[in-house]
Amino acid sequence: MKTRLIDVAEEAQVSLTTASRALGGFDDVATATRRRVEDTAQRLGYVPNISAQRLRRRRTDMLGLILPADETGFGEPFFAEFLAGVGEEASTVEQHLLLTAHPPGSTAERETYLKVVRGGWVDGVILIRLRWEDARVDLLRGAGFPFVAFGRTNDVDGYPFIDEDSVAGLGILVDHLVQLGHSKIAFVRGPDDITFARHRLTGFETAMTSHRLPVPDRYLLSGDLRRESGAEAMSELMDQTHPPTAVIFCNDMMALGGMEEAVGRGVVVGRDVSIAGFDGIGVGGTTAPGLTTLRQPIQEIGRRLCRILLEHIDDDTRANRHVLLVPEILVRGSTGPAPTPRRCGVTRSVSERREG
Amino acid sequence: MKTRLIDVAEEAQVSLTTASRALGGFDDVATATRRRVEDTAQRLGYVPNISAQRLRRRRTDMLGLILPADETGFGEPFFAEFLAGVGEEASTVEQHLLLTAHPPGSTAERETYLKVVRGGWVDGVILIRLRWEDARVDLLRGAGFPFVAFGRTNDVDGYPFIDEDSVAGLGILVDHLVQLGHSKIAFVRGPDDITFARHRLTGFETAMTSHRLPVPDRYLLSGDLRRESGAEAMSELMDQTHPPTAVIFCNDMMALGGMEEAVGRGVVVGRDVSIAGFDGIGVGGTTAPGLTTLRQPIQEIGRRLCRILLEHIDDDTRANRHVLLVPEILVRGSTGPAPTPRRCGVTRSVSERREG
DNA sequence: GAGCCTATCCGAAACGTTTCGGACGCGTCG
DNA sequence: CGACGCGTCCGAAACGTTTCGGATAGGCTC
Repeated sequence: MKTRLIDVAEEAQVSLTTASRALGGFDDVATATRRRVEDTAQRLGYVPNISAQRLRRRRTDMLGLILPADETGFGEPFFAEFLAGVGEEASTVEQHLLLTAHPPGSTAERETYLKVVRGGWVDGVILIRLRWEDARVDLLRGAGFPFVAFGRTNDVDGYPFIDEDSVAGLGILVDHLVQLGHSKIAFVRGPDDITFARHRLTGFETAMTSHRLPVPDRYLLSGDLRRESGAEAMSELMDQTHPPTAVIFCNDMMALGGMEEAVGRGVVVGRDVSIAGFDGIGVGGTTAPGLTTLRQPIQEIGRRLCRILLEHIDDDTRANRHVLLVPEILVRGSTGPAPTPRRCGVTRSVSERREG
Repeated sequence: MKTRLIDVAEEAQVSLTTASRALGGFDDVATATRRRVEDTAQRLGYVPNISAQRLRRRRTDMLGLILPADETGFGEPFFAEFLAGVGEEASTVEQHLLLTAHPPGSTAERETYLKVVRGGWVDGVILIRLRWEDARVDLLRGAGFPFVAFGRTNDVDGYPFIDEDSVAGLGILVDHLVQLGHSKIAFVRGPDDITFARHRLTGFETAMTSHRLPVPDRYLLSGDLRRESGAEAMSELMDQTHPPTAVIFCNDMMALGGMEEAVGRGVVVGRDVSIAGFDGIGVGGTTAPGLTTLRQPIQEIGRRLCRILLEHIDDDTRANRHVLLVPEILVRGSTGPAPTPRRCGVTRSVSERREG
């Protein structure tokens, strides 16, 4: 069977207490004794039972990460990259991750949160893809349970978060397109209950008005952040009699779908139409042409959130740490000069451009 | 503070035992009593403390998944998709995942396995990317600890696994290329200690000899399975005086790197040179042209492995379940007819092909 | 030699469950 | 009427740690 501490103690001829304290590194045990205990522990292959340790210490060294599941689950590149960051940081500080996925807003999601929090499953929780009004935040904040968020709710008091400054980001992106000569710019927004989707829409509208550019209703479509939905929106835009010359998608996944749709129709992305996204997920750099996007350092954010959470667990006074990052624009082949009016429409499908 | 079972018991005027048995669904408690206990539990928001439960039940309802970490960690599409499958299945049967990543073969990896197994962290372990001689398998098998594997070692006795039939797969792929008229086919192999890399090489060699096609040494390169390494191999191949007309990569990631390299040199993939991979990761369908590959249902394998592991935990006699899947070929734009000899080399960069 | 201090050790309680082995009361049967 | 069975209930031990509050022994000071 598995070796228990008492086995080590008996073998080393000391009491249970002394064995525990010897291995725990306390200074009230003689050096010779400590060495003897350590040796036998080693020899017997002793590893403390973690459930007992946790029960007694009232600390699990586990962090909870409950993903909003769609079909793809953890497979979505955005989550995968985030996970990579959190996981890496966690493992360097001897913490572990508890992963689950549930449909956003479902009762299953709520129940998992209850279990995880009240059942002492984890010491803290990391929230991701925050909603404008987010029951998870209310629940955790109400219970006084330590958590951090990637993104924010409408009322940001009492919990630490990191978020990107979407408004600033879209300003940068619109500037870029305007400089390239675009004025007919469409925007594919995300679901209104997701905070960043709201902010990105606001950012787009603000930027457009500051350039005194109109945004006709037909240039403002809605998607659900998934790839297919981006393709549909693109299709709808291109079917219009006066299609836009540039399309900004609320996130990269939709933008990739949009590119696919355009390419499928024989349109040359970056020349006939410009496309841009938001997030900077890895695959965006590997398509042809590459996707122009606003990069947020997803992995790095994961790492930082993990660190903040741990500090927050040990010291719950540091609750109001809010970090807002300005995303960096990544200009790649998918955006280019606006086509001159007489040359518009799809003619030849020969491309001379190549991504730099 | 958190409500404990004893709080519920006192509130409901029963003993601790009865409260426990009422909530546990035993039939030796009167219906009225049971209802009373359930109600108060509900009202007090009682959730059992999981560490205590685990300690007592000697069961954690947790499965361990220790990934071979490189820089990208969980971010690698192959792992991400696999994770999605395992995670989904686990959550439908109320199991949870313990995730960590360690460099393959490192002492950190070994120590984590020891802790996880001897410290009772999880009930079973899922292994992935098996090595030809795999210390993890020896350790787990030696300890009699339940585990399943995606892939296999040289000696497959005493543990359940699912693996793809790489030899058959490469047969299919080589047939496909031969039918397209290719005879100068190169292969970029993976590290020799990884089992599937061995099998895929064997499969390639067998298929080539059965078609009586030679495989000169210069057409046999090595990579480390990562994207960049695929690009390097491709570059080396294309610099040869008599470059191959088709290149098979040991996995999709390297194939994607190879495609990038080719495209970057102005070569039209699928016309000037054919490229194929192995795995069928999602992104392979989104490049232009799409990557021809051998698809293994990664997510589905994740789900199945999870199920097998759970059965194996409850009943350790079912240890020798070996599943071998024949991968399915996904023909996309990256493979096409072999260029005719006189037309060879790179001339125009205009492409008329498009992925169907 | 009494008093005190330090270094080293240990007994027992606690963490919050589950579960074994009964106990109790009441009706039924021979 | 005693034995037995059945439906309910409960006390106490156990799971494997950590830690509080001493206990013991030896050395030092006065």
